[in-house]
Amino acid sequence: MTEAVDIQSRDDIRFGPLSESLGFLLRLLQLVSFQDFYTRFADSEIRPGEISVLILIDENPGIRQGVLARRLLIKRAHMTKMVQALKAAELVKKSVPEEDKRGIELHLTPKGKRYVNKVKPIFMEYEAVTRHGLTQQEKTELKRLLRKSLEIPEAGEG
Amino acid sequence: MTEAVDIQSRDDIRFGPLSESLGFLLRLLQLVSFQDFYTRFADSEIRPGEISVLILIDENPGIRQGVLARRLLIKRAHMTKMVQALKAAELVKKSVPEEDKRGIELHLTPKGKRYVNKVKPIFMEYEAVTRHGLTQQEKTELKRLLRKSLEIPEAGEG
DNA sequence: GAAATTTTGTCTACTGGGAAACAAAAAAAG
DNA sequence: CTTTTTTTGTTTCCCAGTAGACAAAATTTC
Repeated sequence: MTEAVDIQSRDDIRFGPLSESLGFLLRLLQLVSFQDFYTRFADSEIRPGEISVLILIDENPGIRQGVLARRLLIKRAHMTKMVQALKAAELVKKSVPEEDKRGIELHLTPKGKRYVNKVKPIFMEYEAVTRHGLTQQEKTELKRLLRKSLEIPEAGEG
Repeated sequence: MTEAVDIQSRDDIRFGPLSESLGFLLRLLQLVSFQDFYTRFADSEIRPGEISVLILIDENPGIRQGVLARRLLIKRAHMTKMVQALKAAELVKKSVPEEDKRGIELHLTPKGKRYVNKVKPIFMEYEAVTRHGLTQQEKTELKRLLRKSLEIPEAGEG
């Protein structure tokens, strides 16, 4: 039997002002969310960041890796490593555009496309929070508020 | 002039299904929040996790460090390091309770108390999100939803 | 057009945090 | 009571992600 991941063994603690700190609450729920992710993808080797990158390349073929890094708020140095890994796994291919030879454009390989199509539904499904008592309506509202503060538009009708 | 931290240089990108992924949105806003934190505490050496720990010890004098780790969703190994650092900084003192000599109880030192009182208001004020267009009402609702999914009660009236 | 500045990706450290193994104490099982 | 199992904190090792310096290409300034 694998160890049960019981999130809170009722240790009864006073959060005090932290229960009013947006940053604290965000961090904590984000950790819960990651735990949930790793539970769901337990056997797989994939990481949340990699899935995001793959999905974004799928949605934006030829996107530059620096742009990706900026929008995902990760450092260029790290994006270099991720792309190298994804390329080594033959999920992504790099190409240098003629009009700006500094940049590197990214595309999914056929294998990458197949992989994204397989993993995306599982990824979209991992919703951490319903487990802990938000109604469907509240979950929708939560996502709306997060999108709004991130200035991310709703669905895909660009 | 210090480098401007402009979060999104309008690179216009399609988020596709990610705009409906709670985990993705949480991660992203959490990163924004951390960036905001480090801007606000730029000169200081403090980390968000350390402030949280200090505030929780202040609210729960004598709390065991394992309990703290469980509730903050960080590993015991890491908590050990944090507590050692806080002790080295003379902000926290450790003591072994008679009734269970495995455990370690934590208290703030006078210096620790002074420090928390100084830093707490700055910490509570860093609210990342209002910058990006949530109304006060929406921010309150966002916090309520985060608390609810984390099963954290409202204010302090234990 | 030449020289200075900025942008982009990469590399080499370095750090925060986790995994796994361990020892001491407590609790549970017999 | 003795033996096994669990809990707690620690240590060692490892990996994801960052900071900072760099080179090549592009852009700006003169």
